[in-house]
Amino acid sequence: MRISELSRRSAVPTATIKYYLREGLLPPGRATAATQAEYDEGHLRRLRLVRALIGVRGLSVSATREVLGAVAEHAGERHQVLGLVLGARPVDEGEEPAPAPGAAEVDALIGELGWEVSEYAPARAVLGETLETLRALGAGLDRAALRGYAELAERTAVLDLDQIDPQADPLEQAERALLRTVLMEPALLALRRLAQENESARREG
Amino acid sequence: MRISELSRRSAVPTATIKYYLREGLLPPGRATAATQAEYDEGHLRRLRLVRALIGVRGLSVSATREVLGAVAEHAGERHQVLGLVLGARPVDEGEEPAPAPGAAEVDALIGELGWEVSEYAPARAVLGETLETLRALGAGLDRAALRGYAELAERTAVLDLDQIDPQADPLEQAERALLRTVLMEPALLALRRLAQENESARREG
DNA sequence: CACATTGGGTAGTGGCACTATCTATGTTAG
DNA sequence: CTAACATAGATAGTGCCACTACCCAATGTG
Repeated sequence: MRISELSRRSAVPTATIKYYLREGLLPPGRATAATQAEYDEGHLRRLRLVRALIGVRGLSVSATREVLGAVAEHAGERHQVLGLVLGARPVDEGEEPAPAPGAAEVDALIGELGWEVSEYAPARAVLGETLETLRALGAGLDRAALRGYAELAERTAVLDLDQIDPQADPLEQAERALLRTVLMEPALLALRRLAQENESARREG
Repeated sequence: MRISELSRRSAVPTATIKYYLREGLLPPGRATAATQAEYDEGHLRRLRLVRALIGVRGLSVSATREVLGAVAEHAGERHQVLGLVLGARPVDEGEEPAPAPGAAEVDALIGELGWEVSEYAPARAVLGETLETLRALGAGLDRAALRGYAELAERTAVLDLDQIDPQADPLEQAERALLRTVLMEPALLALRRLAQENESARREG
């Protein structure tokens, strides 16, 4: 198909598709002439994925590019790469773990739970900074509460990985895993808000 | 204290503080003259809260204003307002529930779990849209999985509400609850990513 | 009384995600 | 075969957002 059909079927303006092509969110079509290129179903699927990551999850264009790049790079390998990539740039080789605030607490938690996670996982820093900010504002968590949250996260992750179908084309599988990991985030937060409202109502009587 | 001290103690430029004042994120100081106003510890606390919501959680200025407004409005009442406010504008009076996609599935889930949540909770729409998008992209969840996530959300909410101290000044308590609800979100997502990586490693060998 | 500071207002900045337009080329219906 | 239309690729422009810089008149301060 040509760009106009891609645009029609995805409801994304051609100008925006061209922008995504320039930004590397979408691989170029197969050029058939100087001013003509051919796109396939894979492009359509990818385009819808990009739109969902940007529109539903709210990722920036550059974050989307990085996530997609990491997925492509590790499509055949273990999918844990998904956990490594989100919410932060990948660590450059040889880069120091950075003087992360709150790292000690995070290390202690991970050790206590016996989790096996990379020393360089960006989520470590995100977690450390957030806990640190909470503490600075006088709303810090005690160890037990933090552990409780971590255990629930563990069970959520079990559900997440149960969703993955080990059959299926590696790239497609990686994209689906990405969808279920990243796009589920707004859904999980929404569930928590609903559950909070319910729990609050329950406690009030 | 005057604005320069507020700026120094919060590490926020005075120009930005003025901007927040104009935007209504910070209440005006007590004017002592035409070109002089007095700020107190409450302003400092509020300013730090605003910075955390914007910087750590990534809320927009207008979303921050709405959240803070809702908190102030319902400070004395039940705190479930927190669950009502996040991630979307408050519903105007008389506004229709909107032709929300995926609402049926959300209604079914909430009914099945026996949750008691407002018909107008924005989180309903967020959840519905996200599930719908996932389905449209071929990564929809089955009922059982969704229920599993919801039950974990329920237990997370229990932990959340356990953190709230029923003593304490209502406004301060509301602000702390806000911190623990909104600022915890990046931390929860980071925990999930770490847990995914761990679980993935566990399953691989 | 000289001088830095402040409140309040207005205008400018840089980044981001598009969006519009232009040109040279291709395709296609009549 | 040609007129009408579509396309790739490039460049420039738009609108929004979160600041940021500047200006002024009015203080407060040594």
